[in-house]
Amino acid sequence: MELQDVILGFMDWKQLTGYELKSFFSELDFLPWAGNNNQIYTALLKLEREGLVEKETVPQEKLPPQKRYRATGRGKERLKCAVLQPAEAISVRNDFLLHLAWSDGLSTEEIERLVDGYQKTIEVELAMCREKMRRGGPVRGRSRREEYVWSMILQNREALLRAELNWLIRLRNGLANK
Amino acid sequence: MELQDVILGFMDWKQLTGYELKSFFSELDFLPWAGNNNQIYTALLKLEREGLVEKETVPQEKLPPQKRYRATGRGKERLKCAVLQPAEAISVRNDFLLHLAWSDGLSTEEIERLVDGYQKTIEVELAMCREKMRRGGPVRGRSRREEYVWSMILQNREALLRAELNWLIRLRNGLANK
DNA sequence: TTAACCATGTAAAAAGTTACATGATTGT
DNA sequence: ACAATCATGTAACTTTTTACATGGTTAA
Repeated sequence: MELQDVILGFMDWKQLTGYELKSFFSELDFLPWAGNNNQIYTALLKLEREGLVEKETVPQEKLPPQKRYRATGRGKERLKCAVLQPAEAISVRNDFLLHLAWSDGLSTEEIERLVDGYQKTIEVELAMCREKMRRGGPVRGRSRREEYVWSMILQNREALLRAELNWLIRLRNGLANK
Repeated sequence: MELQDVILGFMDWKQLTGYELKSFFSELDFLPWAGNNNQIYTALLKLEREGLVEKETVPQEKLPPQKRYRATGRGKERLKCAVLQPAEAISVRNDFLLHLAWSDGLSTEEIERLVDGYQKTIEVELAMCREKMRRGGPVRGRSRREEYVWSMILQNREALLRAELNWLIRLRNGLANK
């Protein structure tokens, strides 16, 4: 599923401007990529050219006019088609593993500092993730099922971060016994 | 930590050709990016220009000559410096969450099929990951500690995949009760 | 004879990041 | 005075993917 389909999802759910879209992307951290102007505004132009979204320009007194988009019938069709496609497996980018892989030249203290620093980083991420869950996330569901699904989406990141933290603690104990 | 440092890590550990490097990248799935010719051969040229690796060209009878590289003193310094840098938090790309996010237009059967398909995908990944752990992975450690560290690297992926699978099973149960 | 392995590289395109550019409003 | 929010976009750059290009060896 590519960026355009994600945008279509939002536009099907609610009429939005590029700016609002951007703020959803930055708040929702299961799309860490795709939060910048370049991608959003060019994708919007392309979607419009292809007739998958329609634009409504709302003039404002003192600010530049808003361009509010919503998905068209064809846009909804394309979205459903994309959603039904089989999903790819998660792909994880783990910088810490690269450091660990070549840590043989490090002293015990140096490697401990590295592990400590990374553990702190993950704990901070977990705290932020839980704070977001507590606040409930920016998206309100249209149905009971959608409400549930969005809560599970927020929990997904927590589950992975917790797994990472548990693994880290095992690593720390293992290293202490070497 | 960028690709060049990862390559330096390999070249410090062992003298290697670009081709061998490539096969390590494809076997080790904690670097899902960075397995293609373009990146590897251009990075190698750059590392050589900067004096971080040294090349030894070994002619072969019937195959093109091998170019075997190893890290230089300056290369090892740069590697250590990169390893000591603080590591970034994991970044997870989860296509399934995007499908789930916009699944409101799907029927119960359609969403079940989607979940089933993804579960199968993750189970296959887990099986492959465990098979790799059983075979021990391609890298032999230089020390007890390095041996341990590499086994933990292999376990990291298993831990995350298992967390994903557990989350999926919770999701499935939750959906059944809606 | 078809595919996989060995071995090197280059070209072109797609995806993603960072910075630039404008400019009013509101809060500290 | 400075930063943040609202609101649009473009330019330059880096990273990553896919395909092209060559050509011998080995095993099914």
